[in-house]
Amino acid sequence: MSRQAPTLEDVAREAGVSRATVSRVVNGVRNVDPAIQELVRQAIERTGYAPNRAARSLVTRRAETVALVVSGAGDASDEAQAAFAARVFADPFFGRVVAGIVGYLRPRSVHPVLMFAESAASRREVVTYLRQGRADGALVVSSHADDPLPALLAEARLPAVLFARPARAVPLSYVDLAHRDGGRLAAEHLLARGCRRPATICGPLAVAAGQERLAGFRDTLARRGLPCVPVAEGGFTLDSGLAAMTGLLAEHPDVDGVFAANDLMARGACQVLRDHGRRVPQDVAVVGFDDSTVAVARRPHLTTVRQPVEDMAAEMARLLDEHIHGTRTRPTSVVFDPELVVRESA
Amino acid sequence: MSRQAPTLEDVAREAGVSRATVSRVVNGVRNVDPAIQELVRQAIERTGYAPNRAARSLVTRRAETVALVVSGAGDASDEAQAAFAARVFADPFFGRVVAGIVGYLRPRSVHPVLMFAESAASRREVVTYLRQGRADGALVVSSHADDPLPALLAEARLPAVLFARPARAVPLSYVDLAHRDGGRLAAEHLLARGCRRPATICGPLAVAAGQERLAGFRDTLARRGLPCVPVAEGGFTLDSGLAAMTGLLAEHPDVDGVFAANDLMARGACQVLRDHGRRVPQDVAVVGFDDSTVAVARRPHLTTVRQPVEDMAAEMARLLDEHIHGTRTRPTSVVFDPELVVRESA
DNA sequence: CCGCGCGGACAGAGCGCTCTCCGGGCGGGG
DNA sequence: CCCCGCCCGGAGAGCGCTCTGTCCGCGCGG
Repeated sequence: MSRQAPTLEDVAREAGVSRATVSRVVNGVRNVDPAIQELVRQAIERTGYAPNRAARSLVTRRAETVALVVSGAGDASDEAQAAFAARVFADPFFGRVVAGIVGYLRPRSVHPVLMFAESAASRREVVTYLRQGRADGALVVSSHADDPLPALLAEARLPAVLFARPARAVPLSYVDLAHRDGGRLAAEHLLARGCRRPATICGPLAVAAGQERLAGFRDTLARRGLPCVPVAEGGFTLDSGLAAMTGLLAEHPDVDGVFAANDLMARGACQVLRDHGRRVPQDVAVVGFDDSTVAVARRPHLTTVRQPVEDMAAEMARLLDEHIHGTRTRPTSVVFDPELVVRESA
Repeated sequence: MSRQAPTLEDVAREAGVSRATVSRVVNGVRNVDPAIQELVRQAIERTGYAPNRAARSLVTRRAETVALVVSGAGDASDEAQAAFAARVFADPFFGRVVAGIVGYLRPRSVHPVLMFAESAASRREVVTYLRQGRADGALVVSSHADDPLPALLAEARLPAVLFARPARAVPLSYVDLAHRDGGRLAAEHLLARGCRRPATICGPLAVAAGQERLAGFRDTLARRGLPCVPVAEGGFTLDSGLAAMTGLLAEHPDVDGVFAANDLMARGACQVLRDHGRRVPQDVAVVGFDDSTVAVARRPHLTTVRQPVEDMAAEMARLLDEHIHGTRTRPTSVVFDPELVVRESA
């Protein structure tokens, strides 16, 4: 067997037509006589032809590929980057992002290139990658508010869409959630259930989402006559939820409702509560955030504020698509509304 | 600003040399007079030149990209594929695989393209992707023993390396773990601790790893005078571990040792055990498998059989590299040894 | 009956890069 | 002193594809 892949030329010869004609039927462009079309199709079948992407990209100036960048704000070594990758993947949230993106991209036959940018060098590499035309644009998920990558991308005038509004304004489109409304939803639900001594395990305050959820929760309670809510800061991990709830319970044993800023921490809270002999939701109601898989992984199923991550991620991909194809030129923001999902825990 | 990216030609003109010379300094090939080298370097700086990958790939016939394929054996719709993606990412195991692969690839400036192949169409797409030269080879992680993808890849003579030995022999390199030895390690440890009534929560028997771990465990026990070990089959998920342990306890309340075929199920076992008033490890010793992040996520920290997933994944990438560059032509297998990590649970 | 219009195929010019082959200049050995 | 060989830069031929401009032939209207 010839190790040399068949080219357009080969197919053309086989079919007895010109290169251009084969190209047209491959790309479904313009009118080609159905008989000839069939002829070409058979020749393609016989030769096992697969168009060379490099050659096509060279002339179309399009890679039909997007970069999926997970970035932080740090400056880690290569080794630490691998650890960063592992950490990112440990979060169920990221899986949903990928699922949403893949859900949009797959039907269009584009596959994301996975990149981690947790150092100055790797951030530069992302920019170079795009400038070399290896990907047409970037989908950026920052794990940190002051990630420098978005600014770098904007400066190089490279198409990119962010997950969450960047801390510093950057002329790039992004997709976000009305976190504040989510906090409000949780507060209202707890109040409606009759909770009088609610507390919250908030997310890291260095993250905008953490701040906003807390603010929404606190504001709503304040407006309803509860100005002082016990707050324990967590880190969006199960451990931190465990620790936060333990602390909360020690200082406020009479707490009767808890809003955790994500489901993982809510799960932790439930465990600690149960270990301390509190029934959920009878003694203490618990509301989570995200509606991730962990919400229903165990009993009690969590009442939670749903964040439509998959839809948001798909929207990112859609926006990027528009930017790449020039259908959209100005940066846009799309903000999704959270939704309360009532289950067992509250 | 010109939207047109600068080309080699532009840099050459700017530096007053020929295209070939610029190419040589860019690629660090052959001796170029240091003075001219510097001249060129400055011209590159001034023009902001970034070599066009498509053009380079066209002539080098290399994409400098590898596909990271997560494949199943099913035939799912696009929508179900997204769910598949989400499920895959939920598993901490996969995060470690990615970390290992990225750890090897990053220093070489190659980034993986993420692909999910859970339907005949998407499997064909993977093959086409490679045949089009968009990626030089594939790293395949199958979630199912009789995944048809490896055979497809082998048939098309495309460079590929698998994680775990395929059910049907396929002329492809793979990386695997001596699962049987892992089972043996667990059995020996339990025995050494003085367990007389051990049981096991095995993995899905449709998966070779599940079978092997069970066989190793069972054989060792049989050889030491314990021919009948209670077995409950799980599915490598927390839930299944919960259910399996519950069943095991109902039928064999006097069990004093449990080997779970992965850490997630071991975690579930610990919970059920505790809920039933059994202390771990005093009343029942628990040994997990993998040494994933969940092993030490909570107390008691799991005694477990370590599977060096990151190293294995890195080795996959290394093997693929060799296959791509022709340094290695025949399929090889690299089997890693498991290692017992003694912590609190046994 | 001739010409014009149009559908449909073809020829050829690149896209930006790599790499082989050449040629010129310089240094050392005979 | 001359010649040979070596070192280094340049010229040019593609890599496989797309796409514009062109041409051919056929049908129809004047």
